[in-house]
Amino acid sequence: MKAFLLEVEPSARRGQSGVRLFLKTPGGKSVAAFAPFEPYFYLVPNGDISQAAVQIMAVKALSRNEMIGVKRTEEIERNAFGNATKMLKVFTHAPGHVPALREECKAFGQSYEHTILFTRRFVIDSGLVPGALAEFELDEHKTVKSWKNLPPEEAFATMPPLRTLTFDIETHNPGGISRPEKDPILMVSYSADDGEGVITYAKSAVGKKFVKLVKGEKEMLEAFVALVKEKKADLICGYNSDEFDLPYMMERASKLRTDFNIGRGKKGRVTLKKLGLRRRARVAGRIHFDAFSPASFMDFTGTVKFPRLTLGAVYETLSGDKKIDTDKTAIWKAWDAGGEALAHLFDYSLADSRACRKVMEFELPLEIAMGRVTRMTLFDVSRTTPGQMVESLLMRRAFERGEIVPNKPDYSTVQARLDDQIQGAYVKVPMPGVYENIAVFDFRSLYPSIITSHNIDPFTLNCSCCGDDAFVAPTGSKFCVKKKGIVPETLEKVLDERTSLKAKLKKLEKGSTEYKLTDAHQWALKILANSTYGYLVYSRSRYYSRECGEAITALARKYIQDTMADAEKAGFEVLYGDTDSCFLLLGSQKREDAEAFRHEVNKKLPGRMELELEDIYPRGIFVSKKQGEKGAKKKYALINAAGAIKIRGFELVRRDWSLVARNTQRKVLEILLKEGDLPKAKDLVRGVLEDLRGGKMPLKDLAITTQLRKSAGSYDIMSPELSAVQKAKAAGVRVEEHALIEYIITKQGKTISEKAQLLELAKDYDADYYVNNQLMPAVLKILGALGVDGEDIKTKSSQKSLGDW
DNA sequence: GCGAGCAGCGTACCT
DNA sequence: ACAGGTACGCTGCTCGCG
Repeated sequence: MKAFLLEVEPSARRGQSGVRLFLKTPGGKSVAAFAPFEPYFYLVPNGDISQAAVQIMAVKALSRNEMIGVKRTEEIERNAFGNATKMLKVFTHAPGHVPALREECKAFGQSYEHTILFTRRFVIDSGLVPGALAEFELDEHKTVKSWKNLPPEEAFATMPPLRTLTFDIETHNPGGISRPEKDPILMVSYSADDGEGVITYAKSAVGKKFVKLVKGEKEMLEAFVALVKEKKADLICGYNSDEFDLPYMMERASKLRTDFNIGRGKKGRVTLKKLGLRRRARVAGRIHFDAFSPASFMDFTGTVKFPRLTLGAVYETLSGDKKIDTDKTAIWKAWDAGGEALAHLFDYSLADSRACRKVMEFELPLEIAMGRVTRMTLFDVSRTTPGQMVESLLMRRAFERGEIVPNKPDYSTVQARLDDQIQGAYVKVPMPGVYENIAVFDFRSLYPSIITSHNIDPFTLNCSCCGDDAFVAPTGSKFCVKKKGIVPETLEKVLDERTSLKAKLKKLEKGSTEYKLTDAHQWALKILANSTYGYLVYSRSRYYSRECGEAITALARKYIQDTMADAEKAGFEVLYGDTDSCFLLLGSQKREDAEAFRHEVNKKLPGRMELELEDIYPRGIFVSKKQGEKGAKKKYALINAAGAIKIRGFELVRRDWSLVARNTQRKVLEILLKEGDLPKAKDLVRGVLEDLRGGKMPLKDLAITTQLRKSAGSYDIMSPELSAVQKAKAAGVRVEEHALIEYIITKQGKTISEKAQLLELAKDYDADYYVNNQLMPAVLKILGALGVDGEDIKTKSSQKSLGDW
C-alpha cells in the first residue's frame, strides 16, 4: 500500500522491540503499523575486539530497578573520522537500556551514536522519508514486512491529506497571569476542517450560534476530548500550545479529576517533555503542531520577518488582515460581566483559532518540505533549529557513507569553543556621500560555494593522501583533493537539487499545490545551505572545526578583496563591500562594462563559485559615523531604475527608534533619492519639528520599542526600558519576561531612564528629547551627508537647490 | 561637588 | 537559536578642576 509516513513512536510487540509507524494513505486512511527494530550503539574497543565482545556480553547495569544486559554484538567495520575502523555494534533489548549500558561499556572503549534517539535511529537506518509517499507491505497484524521509497516525482508531489484541528483556550486571570492551580479555563475554541466553535460553561451563549454550552469546566474539557476524537484529527495545532494551552489543560484536568487523553490508541495520553529550556507536548497517535515554533524559525532564518511573534502579528503579516483584539488583562472581567463583553470574548476566542489555522496552513508546506529534506518527522522538524537540521542531514549521509557520526561535545569543549572566536567577514569602510550609477555585485552563496569548491571538511583537513597536491587555504590548512568530504558532498547535493527545483518552479503554475511544495522544498534547501558554515563553527556541533571555519572566512575575505582589486584595475572605483558584496562606481563606464568585468572575474573562480551583478542603481547614499569622519558600515540606501528604494541599517529600519524619527528619516531619504529636492526635505523636517515642539505628536508615534533580552533581575546597568518596566511593575502592571517594551520619554525626571515610562502609562512627552535625541540625529544622519547642519534646519527656510545632481 | 570624557553594557541590525 | 562584524544610545565610572 502507498502511504505517507507521518510519525514514529517507540513500541514493543510480544517483547519484541520496534517502532509504531503512523501512516496516512493518499485516500486519507490512517494506519498504525509495527516495524521491528533493535536499539544499538557503536563501541570502538580499547583492546582486542573479540575479547571486548565477550566482556561486553557480561556487562550488567541497573535501569529502573531492573538488571539489564547487552542483547548481542556484531563485529563490523565503519569509517571513523577518515579511517576504516573495526568496532562492535552493541544491541540492547530496549531503547531505554542504551544510556546505562553505554555507561558500563565505557571501561572497554569509546562509544558512538548512543545519544541518537531510537525513533530517529529508525528513520536514518530505514531510509524512509517522513512526510513523503512510500510503498509499504503489511501483514495481517499490521506488521511492516517491507518498504520502498518512491521516485521523487511521486513521493514529494503532494501533501499528506491531514485532518487538522486548531484550538485556543481563554483562562480566568484576576491576578494578572493565570495560575493553573487556581484559575479555571473559561472556554476552548476550535477550528476543524469541517466546522468551528467555542465550548464553554458560561451562563449564556449571548446569542452566539457557534457557542456550545456545557455544565462546567470539567465537562468542557471532556467535550473537547470528545471533539478531537470525533473529528479524527491527525494534527492538532495551537499557538504556543507546547508551553501554555496543553500544559494548562492537563493541569486543570488533573485538578478536576478527569482524563485529558486527546490522543489516539489505548491511552491516547499527552506527555510533556523538557528539552533544553523549552517544554514540548506530545500527543500519542496524533501530531501536535505548535504554530509558534515555525513562526519563530521563519523569522530567525529570514524566510518571513514578523514585527513580533504574537499570533496577532504573525497572522496579520501573513494574511494582511487584522485580527480581533482584546485587552488580555480584562478577559476575566469580560467573563464575570457577561453580556456584550462576553460576546466579544467568544468572538475573540474563535478568531484566535481561525488565525491559528491560517498560520498553520501557511507553515505546513515548508515544514513538510523541511522534514522530507532532513528526514525529520513533522513533530520534530516543526520544533527544530537550523543546527539540528544540518545535523540530521549529515547523520543520514554518514550512515549512507558508512561513517561513524562524531559525538556531541562535552560541556568544557563547548565552553572552550565559545571562548575561541573565529575571525569573520571583511567589511570595507565606505566614503560618505551621494553617488550615481552604483553597480552592486555579490557572490552567489559565498560560504557554501567556498566549502564545495575547496572540499572544506573536518575530515579532509590535513589528509594523509595528498601531500603537496592538497589545496592550501590562506590559513595554511590543507584540504584533500582526492576524496570528497561529508560536508561538501552533502552541501553539493543540496545546492544541485535546489538549482533543479528552481528550474522546475518556472514551469509550474503559480498557486498550485505542487508549486507551493516545490517552492517550500527549495527554501528548505536554501536554509540548509546557509546554515552549513554556521554549523561547522557552532559550539555544540558534532562536526565542529575551527580550522575549517577559519579557512572558509579567510577564503571569503580573499575572494572579495581580490575582486575589489580587480575592479580598480578595470577602472572602477570601489565604494563599499560587506562579506560577499562589492559596490562599484560605474563612472563613465556602462552596464556592458560591468557585465564584462563580472565575466572576467568568473573565469578565474573555481568550482561553483560565481559573482553576480545584482543591479545597477542610478543613485545611492552613504553616511558618516556619528563619531569621526569615516563612513558608517552597514548603513546605506539605494534607488534602482524602477524607483524602488533599498535601505539598510538606518535608524528607520530599527524598532528601537521612535516612529516620528523613523518616518521623517524615510521621507527625507525618499525626497533626496527620488527628487533630489533638498529644500523640500528641510521644510518637511521643519514641519515635524514644529509639531513636536507644539506637543501635538500622538504618544504612539513617540514610543521606542525594545526587548528586555535578559531576565529583568540580571541587568548590570539601568536602561530606560528597564526603568520603565520597574516603574510599571511597581504600579501593578504585569510585564512578561523577555517582553517587547514600548516606552516614552516623559517630562518627569532628570536622567533619560528616570523619564522613561511605558507607553500605556505615559501622560506627556519631553519635546526636547524627541527633537534633540530622536528627530534631529535621524535626519541629520542623511542631510549631514549633503553638508547640512542642525542650525540650518532650525532657522529659516533655505532656497539653495541641489543643482549638482 | 560637578561636568567632561570615555569604557562598557545592551540592543538591533547586516551579510 | 548557525556565525561574526558593526553602529550607537545610555549609564556609570574616572578624572580634573575648584
